[in-house]
Amino acid sequence: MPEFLKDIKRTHDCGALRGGDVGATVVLFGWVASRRDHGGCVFIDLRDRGGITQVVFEPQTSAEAHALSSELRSEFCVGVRGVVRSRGERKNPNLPTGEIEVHCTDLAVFSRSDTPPFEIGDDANANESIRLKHRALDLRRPSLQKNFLLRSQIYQTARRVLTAHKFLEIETPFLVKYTPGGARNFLVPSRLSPGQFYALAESPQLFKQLFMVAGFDRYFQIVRCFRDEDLRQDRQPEFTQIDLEMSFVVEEDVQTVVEALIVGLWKDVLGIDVVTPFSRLAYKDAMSLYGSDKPDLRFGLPLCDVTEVVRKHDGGGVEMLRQALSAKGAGEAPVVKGWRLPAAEAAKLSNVEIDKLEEFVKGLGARGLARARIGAGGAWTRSPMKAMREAMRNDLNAAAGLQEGDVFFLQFGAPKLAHTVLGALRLHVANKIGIVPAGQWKFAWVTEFPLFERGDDGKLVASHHPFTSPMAEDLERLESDPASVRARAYDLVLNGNEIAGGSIRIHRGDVQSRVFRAIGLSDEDARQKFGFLLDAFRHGPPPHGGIAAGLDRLAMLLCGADSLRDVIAFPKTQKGTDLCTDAPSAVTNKQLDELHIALVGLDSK
RNA sequence: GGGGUGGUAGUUAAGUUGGUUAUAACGCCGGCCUGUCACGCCGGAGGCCGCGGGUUCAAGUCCCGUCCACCCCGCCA
Repeated sequence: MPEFLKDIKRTHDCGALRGGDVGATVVLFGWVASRRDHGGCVFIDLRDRGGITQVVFEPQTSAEAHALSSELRSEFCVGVRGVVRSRGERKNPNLPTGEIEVHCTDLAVFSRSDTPPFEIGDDANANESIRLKHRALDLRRPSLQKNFLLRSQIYQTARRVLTAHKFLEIETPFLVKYTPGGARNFLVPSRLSPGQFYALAESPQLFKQLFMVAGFDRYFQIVRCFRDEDLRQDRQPEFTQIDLEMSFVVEEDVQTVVEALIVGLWKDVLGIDVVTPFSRLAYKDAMSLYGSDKPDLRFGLPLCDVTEVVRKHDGGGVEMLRQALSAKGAGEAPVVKGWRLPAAEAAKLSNVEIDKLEEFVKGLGARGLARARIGAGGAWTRSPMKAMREAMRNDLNAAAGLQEGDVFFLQFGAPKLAHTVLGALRLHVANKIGIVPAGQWKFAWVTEFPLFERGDDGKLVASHHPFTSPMAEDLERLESDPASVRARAYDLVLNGNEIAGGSIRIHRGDVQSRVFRAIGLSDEDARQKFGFLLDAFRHGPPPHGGIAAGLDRLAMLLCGADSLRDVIAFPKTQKGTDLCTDAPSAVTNKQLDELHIALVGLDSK
């Protein structure tokens, strides 16, 4: 008596059979996706990762299999042997296997299933927390299976392209020395060194620079990174990067490799030919035009700067504008930014909807949303700035190119907030009125980032990281005007998402010292924190640079997924918990004692 | 740290100015059915209305607190 698995081996997956297979005896393994019991004749849809095949049980084919089939329920795991038959006129055009069906001669029930907590089909829209709790079942859904098949292809393509470019794949530690600054680290207590901690690596940054000193010349790694920061739709506490570093290069060399990687991915995964080189956009232009350092370039509608117009008219009779520009603070000079929504698009927004946008921007931290609909002769209607003198209004109309029917939005004050608000408004409105074209891939390099930014205390901190090289032409201002110094850093942006970021590093000791000094890091401090890197750099470090691409975000975009959680097998919730395994969890006092850790300051419940 | 949305049957949702026994669809269970593929027909079971307090004659509904999930700002060198 032949047995399933041992003697009866799988011959096809459930997506493989076609009309040409009619007459063949086949063996399929999979799960019952649905059952249609007609009494004398039972149909099941059998599902595995390859697809779905209809299996038919009839007494005349096998009385035994037919009898057993009435016990089948959703998600039973079964094996089927049978004969492929044509469905003739009754074919199902919705299935790739719809031309055929398998008439079952032998049925094995490998395991039964409780009633699933949610339906497994793609159209099922169960609450995400329930899906995450039963993640193995959730991952059975064809749409998620497709995502992970695609993600697997990303690994293969990345390795193929980078290996072809002479990169070595080398691993770096996860348990690393804690380095302050930047993202919060997860800490791991050391049992063997009581009271001391490792950090989980937030990136392999320093190690890959050591690889360059070592002379590996080109390194890459598909590597997990850990950051203990608040989560977003496109941010998980552990995530995967395609990380690389190259010696003897300038910006374009790194960018060219990444472009080749992107070309390979889009070709292999989507069959799409991406055109290179990608366009370049300076950071200050990205911020000024789109209010974002990761602009969505699939549509236009840029912001405009009307600071000088308002300054010329000293507020033009609008007190809040005058005050906004006269405010003095430690931060950057205040600005007045506008966003023109042309009449054709503005017509899609009712006055009520425009009023509602004020609530939207207040949620982003704006005080309000100054706005106007442009009427005949350039008049501003429905505007809270009724006091505006006509002279300034006319200048604003000219500066922003305003025409009848347009809607004009204004933000003023600190540039960072004004840009955040108008940049977000631009995206929000574009999505709302449906002008973001689907199926477009707008890649761009954002370059010339500032080397430093102001921390909360007004002190300078490195924007990228303190090993990022300043631009040569700005080097002379490192001491006199550090805030104006630009970095040799670059981000790759796609449709409003940052998908990679990197820089050319500092390889000269004198420049490194000057950068440390600019951020208030003494030689001793630097030695304490990064001594191992600085030591290595005393022995002939090559000029080098690199980049890291967010593999999860790439997968999300390539899959067309809405969330990182749909391309990560076991993602964390927004609070960083894993609903499937219930991590994190409490540990015993014995475990804590061994690590010399005491818990304090917790509310006892 | 801040703002917002949501939580009602296994699942997805409805539930009016607070007022009889909390609805529906899908799923589930039983029966019938040999061409379904969202199978169909008949019958049935299934509820801590997230949790805790309060107001009230009366709370799914109003108030306060809290937990969880999601979206955003801050944060993410």
